[in-house]
Amino acid sequence: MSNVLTDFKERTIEYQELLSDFKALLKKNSLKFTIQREVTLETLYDSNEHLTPESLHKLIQVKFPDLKTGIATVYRTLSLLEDSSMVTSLSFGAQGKKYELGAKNHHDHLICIECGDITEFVDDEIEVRQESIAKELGFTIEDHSMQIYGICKPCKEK
Amino acid sequence: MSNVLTDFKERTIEYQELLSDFKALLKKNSLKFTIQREVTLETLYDSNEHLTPESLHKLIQVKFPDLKTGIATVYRTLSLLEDSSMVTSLSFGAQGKKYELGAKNHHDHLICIECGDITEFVDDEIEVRQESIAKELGFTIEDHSMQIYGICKPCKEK
DNA sequence: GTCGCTGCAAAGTCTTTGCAGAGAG
DNA sequence: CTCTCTGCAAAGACTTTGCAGCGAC
Repeated sequence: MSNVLTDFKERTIEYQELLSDFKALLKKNSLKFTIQREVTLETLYDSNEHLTPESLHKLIQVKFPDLKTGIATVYRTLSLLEDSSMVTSLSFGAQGKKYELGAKNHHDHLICIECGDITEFVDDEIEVRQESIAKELGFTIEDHSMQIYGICKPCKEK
Repeated sequence: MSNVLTDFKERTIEYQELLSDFKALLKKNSLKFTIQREVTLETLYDSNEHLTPESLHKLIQVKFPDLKTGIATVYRTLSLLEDSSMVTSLSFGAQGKKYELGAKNHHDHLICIECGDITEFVDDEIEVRQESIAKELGFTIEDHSMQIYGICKPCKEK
């Protein structure tokens, strides 16, 4: 497989590490490193956004029109990444899920119910409390997600 | 509409209040108080659980077989209740949503990824932190939801 | 070469909608 | 009476799956 899409000069260290992790994950499970999988990871990384499978697919089609990547592959890659905790999904009141990279850089979300925009934040105090609540109840935390819904500053000003 | 299903002697004050709120809500929007809507609210109240539209529908069919309540009506009633904040929905990694009564009795959720069981908890410290984080970012909170995923005590012991 | 991967289209889920008759107000 | 509701079935939205050829290793 060529490195056309991953010229190291144009990629951050962070992305290189992500890509290595992904390759390691694939190897570990005897899965293959395909250009579609690479492109999916890369597009998700570049977008810095919370994407639905559909919007990710559209982005990929725009960036790599020659690949004709199918949406089924995007779904399959996202499932794979989610199962290995390389991406996290957020569910909303509405239908569908949004995906983002990096369960490791943990953060929570402020979601604007007007414009749908998502702001991230982390709060150590909350993280610590969560751990102790779980402990009290004999529960072992694997993951968590917190969403605060409301109106963001720009929408209030409108 | 008869009161067959809501004999006050058999119902808690809490349920009576809920029902009044519901009736008020309907009246306010020129909607009708139908037996299907009542049964849906009542079944949700009695179950004390987090139900999917499908499981709620099944429960209703078992409790009130003569009504032949359609699942479409359950969906419609749940949307109505959710829009008016009388019920809250939780989304999961998997498909579908679960509904529960009472946004007013706010609480968060510990969700077991083994058995799907949901334990509720409330923590004032977290609630307070959420408010101050939102304030810092110029965000007005309307609602929030927090889910902690992991393995519950019974599942660990198995 | 082998065996997993891909795109496509078909099949599955879950949810919403159109409609004609039923029923609340 | 009027106008909303309901059940049904059909349509929609989103996601998964089967398959035959393709491509990574």
